[in-house]
Amino acid sequence: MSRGPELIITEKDNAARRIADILSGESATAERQNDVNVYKWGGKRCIGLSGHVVGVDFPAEYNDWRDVEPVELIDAPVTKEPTQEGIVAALRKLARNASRVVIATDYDREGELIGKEAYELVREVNEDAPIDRVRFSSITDNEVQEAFANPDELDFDLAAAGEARQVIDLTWGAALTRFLSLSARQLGDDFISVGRVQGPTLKLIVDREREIKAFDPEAYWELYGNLTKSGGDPFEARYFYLNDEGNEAERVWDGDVAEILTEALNAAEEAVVDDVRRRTRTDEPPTPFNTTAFIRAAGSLGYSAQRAMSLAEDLYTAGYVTYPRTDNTVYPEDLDPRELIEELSAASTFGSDAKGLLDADREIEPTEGDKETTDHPPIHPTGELPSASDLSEDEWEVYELIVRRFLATCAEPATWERLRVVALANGEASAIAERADGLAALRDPDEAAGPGDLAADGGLRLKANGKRLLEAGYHDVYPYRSSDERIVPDVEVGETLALDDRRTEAKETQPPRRYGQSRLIEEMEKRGVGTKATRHRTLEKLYDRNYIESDPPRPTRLAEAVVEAAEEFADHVVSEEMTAQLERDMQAIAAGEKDYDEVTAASRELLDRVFEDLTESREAVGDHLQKSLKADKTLGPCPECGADLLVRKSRQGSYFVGCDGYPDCEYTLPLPSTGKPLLLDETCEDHDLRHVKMLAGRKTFVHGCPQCKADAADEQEDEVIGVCPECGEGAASPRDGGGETADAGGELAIKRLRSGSRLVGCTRYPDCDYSLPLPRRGELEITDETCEEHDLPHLRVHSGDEPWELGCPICNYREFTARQEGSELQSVDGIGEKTAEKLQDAGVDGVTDLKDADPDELAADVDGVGPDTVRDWQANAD
DNA sequence: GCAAGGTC
Repeated sequence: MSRGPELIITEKDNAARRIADILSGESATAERQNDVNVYKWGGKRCIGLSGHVVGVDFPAEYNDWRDVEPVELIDAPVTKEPTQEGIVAALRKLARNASRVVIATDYDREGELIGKEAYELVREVNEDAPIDRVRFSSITDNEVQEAFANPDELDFDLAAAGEARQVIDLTWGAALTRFLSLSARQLGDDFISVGRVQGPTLKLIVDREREIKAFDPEAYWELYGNLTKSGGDPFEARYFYLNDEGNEAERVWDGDVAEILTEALNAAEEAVVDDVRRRTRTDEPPTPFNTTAFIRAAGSLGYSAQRAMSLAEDLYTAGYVTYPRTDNTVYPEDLDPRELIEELSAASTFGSDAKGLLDADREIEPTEGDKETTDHPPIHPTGELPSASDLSEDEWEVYELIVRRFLATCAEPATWERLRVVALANGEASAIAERADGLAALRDPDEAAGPGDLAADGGLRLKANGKRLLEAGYHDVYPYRSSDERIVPDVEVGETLALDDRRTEAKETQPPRRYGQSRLIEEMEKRGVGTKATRHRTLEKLYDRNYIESDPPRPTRLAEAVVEAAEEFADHVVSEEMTAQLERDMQAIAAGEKDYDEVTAASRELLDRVFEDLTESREAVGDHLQKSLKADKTLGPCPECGADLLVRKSRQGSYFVGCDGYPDCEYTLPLPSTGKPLLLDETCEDHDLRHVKMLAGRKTFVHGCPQCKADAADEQEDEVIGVCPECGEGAASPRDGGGETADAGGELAIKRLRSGSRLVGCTRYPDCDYSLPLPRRGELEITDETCEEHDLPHLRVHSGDEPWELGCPICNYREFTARQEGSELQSVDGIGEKTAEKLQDAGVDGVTDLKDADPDELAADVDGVGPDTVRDWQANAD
């Protein structure tokens, strides 16, 4: 029996460190082994994995897509190989002489599987050491001590449930993905994928798009007026009637009726209050953040799901917030909210709001959501306070959101007072309404829900709903939810109010809206599709695969074709039922009612049947996919040969427009060099080509019709504004290594390129490629002012409301690069805006310069910075 | 190169 150390294995480094701290009383020390932290104290070692360190795949002989029929993958063997070599090697080394092993991975199904993977790796090198499993629902002193005092065994059934999922996902995903890709001859980077999670997610988006396309708008009218109590402010009131079912309705569906009602409303100058109703409503504080709720809240601050998660992960790694991937919406018992609020109250920004919660003399009882899980707590601040300069602007905004959400969950409800006033306008209206009533009945005798009761005896009904915040409650600490009031004054029944600003608005019913990213993630969660850690990544994947574009995402033709093909032949893979079925099977395996073999065999049989139909229709499916792929790239007719103009990618990776008739027709048009082209539905009237938008993150812009852009550039003469500093008269030196000499007579001119971009460049291009960038938009004015240093005119740009001064194009470019270098420096941990400026003053232009600098020399040049700080930056810059 | 699930 080996007397070596005891080995504890966790799911991630962070958990390893905290568990080591707890069990060692903070005496553990960290050591690096194969780039992995190993925590060490007494006779113990603790190592953190990185989730799964082995992955399932097919044996190498199945790798060639062309050689292997996709159908063969269904019954192909599935192997498990290390994917994280360094961690696996470190684990083996530690396990070899361990006297005992404790698996302390997350307390959920995937954690059990990761634990089993570790178990198998340990057993490969150590057959004897006992292997225990500990489970705890949060990493705190009590829970961890308790769990380690009462070790359990690994649950192999639960792990087998996870393995069944892995194999089913792999066989369905790989076989169908290869089939679709091969049938459409898409074998490069642009293969056509499907899977258990991306399938139903894509169908959700495509189905909504179908609803939108099928939508038939209907016209209706709404009537409004402003009411005023004498001496008060006007408030808006809206006309309503009672429909056939006796319910209040605001939309008038008949134009003639709307006209008669408008006439009646316009004839009225006052309205008499008929009814006043007042009630108070409590507005409960929000529940704790799980991943989905967090993504949604960050979404309303303008962050994409992917960006929000990436920021939260940074904050987690830095120790400021808890683990961001969680389904849990109930704080664990060991969280003492009062203590955490006290810690937060030391912060400058939200500290006083936190204090406010403590001052109120009451028990603090945080809200609870519906879901309670055992792996991680809801996302909340740790109490470790960053200073604003430790974080980027975005990180800070997200951090503050998480802090304020926590504070809000500990705050009191808000109370609102609702006031509803109904007033009657134009006592004559009932007679008029009778006319309208008859008219509507005449027009639409079959309509089940007719116009009903258009006016009361006293006149047309107008209603106003006011709300006033009586107790702000949680709104004081959580400004992300609207606490706007709508003021309706106190009025009494019988009181006469002035009526003016009467108006009738013609409207149309709107198609359902596209799902936004956070809404999609909510829908996925609701349907049980994907997990807290993968839902946002699935959306990212759909973008990558050219299935969706823009935000809110809309499906491409390819996506529609993939969903159509799947619906016809493999409905299971685009239906949420596949996940539901799998979930039931996994539960049965975990409960010992079914086994792994039984479940995976049944799934393979189902996939076999799918392939029977699919193989017969291979050509038709491929054809349809190819047509859709082409439609996504088609702009319109080629002006030279009439074939389709398509977006193409050059060998260098840049996009351009080329003719489908190539090589017979060589017609091309350039596209801007920044971003990825997106074809809009809007077409150019002159050239019948779809407009192009260039997607480039924040720099996204609409390029428009590429033919128009090219024509405009051809028509525009270059405008000379000075002498080329590189090859013009009096230029200082020959060009570097070019062999050409200066003073070749080059001049600088404002040019417009066929790709739509604008620049100041040398007239000797391409012999001299000196150039300076100019903004894409706005009219350029050449002013009388001259730059003394460069002898060039100052430029002014007219775009938007206010013209702005670009100044000398050389000076402008110099400032621009300085800013770029500054922001590059700021990307290094520990360097803020001010420090970046100081470094630039000391001649450090960007991160490369910083890394090359001698720490002592640089420290001497920069105030208040020592050589060690410089070394820290250099380390951080790697 | 395929999936989905961990983690960074």
